[in-house]
Amino acid sequence: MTYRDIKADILERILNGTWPPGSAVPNEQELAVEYGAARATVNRAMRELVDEGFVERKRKAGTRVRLSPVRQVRFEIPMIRKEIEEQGATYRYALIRSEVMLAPDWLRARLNLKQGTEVLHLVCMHFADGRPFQLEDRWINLAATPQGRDFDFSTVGPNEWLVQQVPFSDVEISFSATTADPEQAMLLNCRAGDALFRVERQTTWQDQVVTYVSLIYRRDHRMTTRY
Amino acid sequence: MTYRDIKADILERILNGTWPPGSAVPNEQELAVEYGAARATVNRAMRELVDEGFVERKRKAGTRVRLSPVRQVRFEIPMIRKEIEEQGATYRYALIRSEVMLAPDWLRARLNLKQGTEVLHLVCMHFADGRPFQLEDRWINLAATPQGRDFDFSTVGPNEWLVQQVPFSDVEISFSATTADPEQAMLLNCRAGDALFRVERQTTWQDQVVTYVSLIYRRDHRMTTRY
DNA sequence: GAGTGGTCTAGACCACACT
DNA sequence: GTGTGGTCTAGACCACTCT
Repeated sequence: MTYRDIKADILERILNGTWPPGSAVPNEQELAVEYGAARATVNRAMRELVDEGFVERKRKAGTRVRLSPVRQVRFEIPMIRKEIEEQGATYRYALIRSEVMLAPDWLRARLNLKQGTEVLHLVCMHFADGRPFQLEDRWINLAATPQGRDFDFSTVGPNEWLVQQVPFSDVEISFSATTADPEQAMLLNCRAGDALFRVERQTTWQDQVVTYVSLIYRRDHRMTTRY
Repeated sequence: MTYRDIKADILERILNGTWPPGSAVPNEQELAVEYGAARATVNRAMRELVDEGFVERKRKAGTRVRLSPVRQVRFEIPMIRKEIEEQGATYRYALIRSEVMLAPDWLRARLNLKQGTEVLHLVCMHFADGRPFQLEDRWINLAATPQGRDFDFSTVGPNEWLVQQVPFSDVEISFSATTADPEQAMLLNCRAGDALFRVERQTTWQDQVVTYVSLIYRRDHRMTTRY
C-alpha cells in the first residue's frame, strides 16, 4: 500500500457514502493498522485529502468528512507569448503608447502611492495570427522599478521584461466583464459597447506595488481549467 | 529547524538571488547536512516549493529554480449561499423555470449525449439583500441523475441538491464575458446588451456528464484571489 | 489529563533518467 | 551503472484542544 493507494481508498469510501459528510474517519493509528502501513504514510494521504478539501482535521477531535467539499480551482497563468504559441498561432507584439506621467488619482488610490509618484503608462497589443488577441493596459510604478523609465518596450513586452526584474512577488488577480470604449473597440476590432473579458493583476514586492495591469480580451475568449 | 524554517530559508535564497532562476539547488543530502535535519524533512520543504511553482525537480538531474515562474492561482469555489452570507448579506433563492425536455442539439454536442436523452432545464435566481446577484441556467442529464426528475427545486437550489446526490470526479470550469439577452436583462435588472460575467461549469462522473451550468453575474462582479 | 494530529529522525529500498 | 528524488518504516516527542 502506497500513500496514493491509501488516499484513493479513503476517497472512495467518502465518495461512495461509507463515510458520509460530517462523519468521523478512524484515527491515524487505526488506519495504519488496517492498511498495514506506517502512521506517517497514512498521515501523508490524509494531508493531501485536507489540501483537496475533502476532510477537516483537528487535534484531539480527529478527522471528519467535510459537509460540503470546498473545491478549489488551480489556474496556470501563462505568459501571453506562450499562450498564443501553444495554440499553434503566430505571436506578434506591438507597443501602442508609452508615456511617463504623474500617477492619476484613481491609480494612486488603488496602488496606495504617494502624491507625486511617477508612473510609466504602456498600452500594448498582442496578436495571434495577426488578429487582435489581448489589449494590455499597464501602469508601472517608477518609484519601485526606476529602470523601467529608460527601457525600450517597442520590441519586448512589459511582462517579459518585468519577470526578469522582479522574479517572485505577491499578486492579486481578478476576473470581470467590462464594455469596450471607443479606443478599445478600435484596437480589438470590435464595436464600442461590446462585452469584453478582463483580467486585472496587481503585483507587489516587499510591500510596494510594482505594477498594475488590465488585460482585455474579446468577448469570445474563455479561460478554462479542470479540477 | 522545522520543515517550515527550511522551506522559508530556501525560498529566501531564491528570492534574494543567491540561487537565481535556472540555477541548481544542492541535493537533499547536502541540504540535510547543512540544516542538520533528516533528509525527509528537507524533502517535505522541497515538495512544497514544487507545489508552489518555485522549483522543478527531476530524478538524477536534481532540483532547479524555475526559469519563468509558472505561477498558479488557486480559487475557492464556494457555494453561492455561503458566498453571499459571508458578505454579510441576506441570501434568497428563487426558481424561475423548470422543465424536462429532450436535450437540444448544442447541449448534446457539448455534453456528448446520445440522441433522445432527456434533460432537466432549470433557471434560478440568487439574490443578495434582495438584489439580483447570480442567474443560474442549469441543465441536468437525467440519464445520469434520474432522481432529479421528481425533485422539487422551488426551495432548494440545484447545486445544493446535486452535491448531495452525485459525487463528481472531474470538473471543467471556464470564465468569460457575454452580453445580456432580454430575459437575462430582466432577471438581472440591467439592460439588454450589457456586459455580463459568466462562469460555466461542466461536471463529470465516471465518463458521464452530470450537469452543465452557466452562472451569470452582473458586469461589476469580480472574482478575486491572491497568489 | 488525555487523545489526536503534527512533525522529526535514521535508515532503507525503489524508480527514474542520465551516462 | 549511478545519482537523484520518491517513498516507506518504526519509533519518538510535541502541540493543540477537548473534557
